[in-house]
Amino acid sequence: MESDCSLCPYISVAEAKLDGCQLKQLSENHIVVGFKKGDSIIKQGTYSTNIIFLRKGLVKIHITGPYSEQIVKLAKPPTYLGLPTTFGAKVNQYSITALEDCEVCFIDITVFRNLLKESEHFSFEIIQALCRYEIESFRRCANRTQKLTRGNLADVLLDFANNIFQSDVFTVPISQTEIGNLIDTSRESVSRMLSEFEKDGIIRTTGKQMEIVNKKSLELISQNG
Amino acid sequence: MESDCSLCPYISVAEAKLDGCQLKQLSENHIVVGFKKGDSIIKQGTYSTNIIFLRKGLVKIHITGPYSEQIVKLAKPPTYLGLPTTFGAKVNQYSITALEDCEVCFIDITVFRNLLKESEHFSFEIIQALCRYEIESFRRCANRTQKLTRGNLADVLLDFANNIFQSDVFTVPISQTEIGNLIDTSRESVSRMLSEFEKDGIIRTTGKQMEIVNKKSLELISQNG
DNA sequence: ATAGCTTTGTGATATTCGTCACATTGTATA
DNA sequence: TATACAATGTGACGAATATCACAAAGCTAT
Repeated sequence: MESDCSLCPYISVAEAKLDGCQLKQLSENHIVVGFKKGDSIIKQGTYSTNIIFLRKGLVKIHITGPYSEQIVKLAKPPTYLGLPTTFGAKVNQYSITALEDCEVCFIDITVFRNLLKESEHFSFEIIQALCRYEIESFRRCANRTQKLTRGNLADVLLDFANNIFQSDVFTVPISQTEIGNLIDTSRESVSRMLSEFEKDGIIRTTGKQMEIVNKKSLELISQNG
Repeated sequence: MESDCSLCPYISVAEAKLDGCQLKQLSENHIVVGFKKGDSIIKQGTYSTNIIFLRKGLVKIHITGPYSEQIVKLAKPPTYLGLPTTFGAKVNQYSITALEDCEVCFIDITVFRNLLKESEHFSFEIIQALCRYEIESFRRCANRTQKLTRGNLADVLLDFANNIFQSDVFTVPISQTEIGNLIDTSRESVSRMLSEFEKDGIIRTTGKQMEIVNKKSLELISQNG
């Protein structure tokens, strides 16, 4: 499926820097693909051949670590996926899996490189994005390894509410096992702590529905463990 | 101190892509500064105003985390320092401190941006470097949070021998407290484990001097905890 | 050289959290 | 609706490691 990028409502900040002719190149060399919840978008260990732009849905970026699966982070649109791999390594260094139904653009890597070459603004936007990713990942790693598990769980819930869903009521998009993989703890601990939070009146849950009742408390736990 | 970049033996891969005129720009707009062991090169929270290129010495990149100090990684030449900050944020998101006497180039940020603009090769090299950093940091984070502490300590020693000093005999450039900050454990645990390694004939130490006697064992510990 | 600081070694104790085990609930599919 | 599988709740227990306390050793600057 091909479409005109100049009309795309999901266009990225970087792409907004391109001129008409460059956008035409992009239009002619990408396809939009839909993924169902649970589908694998990128698989660790396979060759990376495309730039992927996430325009709709929610995904998890995960690494098969030395022992277990680790979820590095969740990503929501608009964002490029797999940029680091494409230019930094030959094979994908991590997997990306859809947590909701997703729409992504597969962009031909040669065309993408050409755009980097032709448009200094475009490549500078990409450089800025990569820089922000790195700072973010430093900080995430520092938090994860230093905070107590309670604090990390609080962070995940706050991330859902403040960034991902931008609402204090939402449907938790991942299982407790996956939350465990995200904050490096066991499923059981996640279960126990969520029960605690509920008992303390911090959250209210019905199945996968969650409401953050006392965000102040959650922020305190995030800070003080 | 100004110098001719085209004659510099420490020139970066990216800079090697520049032509004579562009190198001249660089030559005229950078200064080489020496730092003594222990000196702060970049301080978290201050404004970042220069691109810094490390051409000699060894540094640590560290973040003042929610609780304690965390060393993100050690870096050796040739490498840019603080790139992510310069383009991704206004103030420095981490500190960089010299572990040995260092020489760094401070490059005017406007000139650097101009080079990015003028040379597609230069900016592509920078993009590739940023991508590699990110992949590396994903992996480092996954290892740290998943491996047992023994395994992480083994990794640090192997990193000294294989990457940083490229010799199985070296002077440990950081204290046990700092090793603790690097692998998220306490000073005491580091001390105890190093004693164990020595008792098991894996390493031999005399003060700060360390020799890796049985690298095979160390690699096994790195893999299996 | 020596006083004062940083770094390191080591024991005792407390805490956190993972693991195992099993019951329970939820969900998808035939 | 029945059946199977995935996800969750919860208790008991043990292992890894942080913390505290203090002694010893190294370094640095006057």
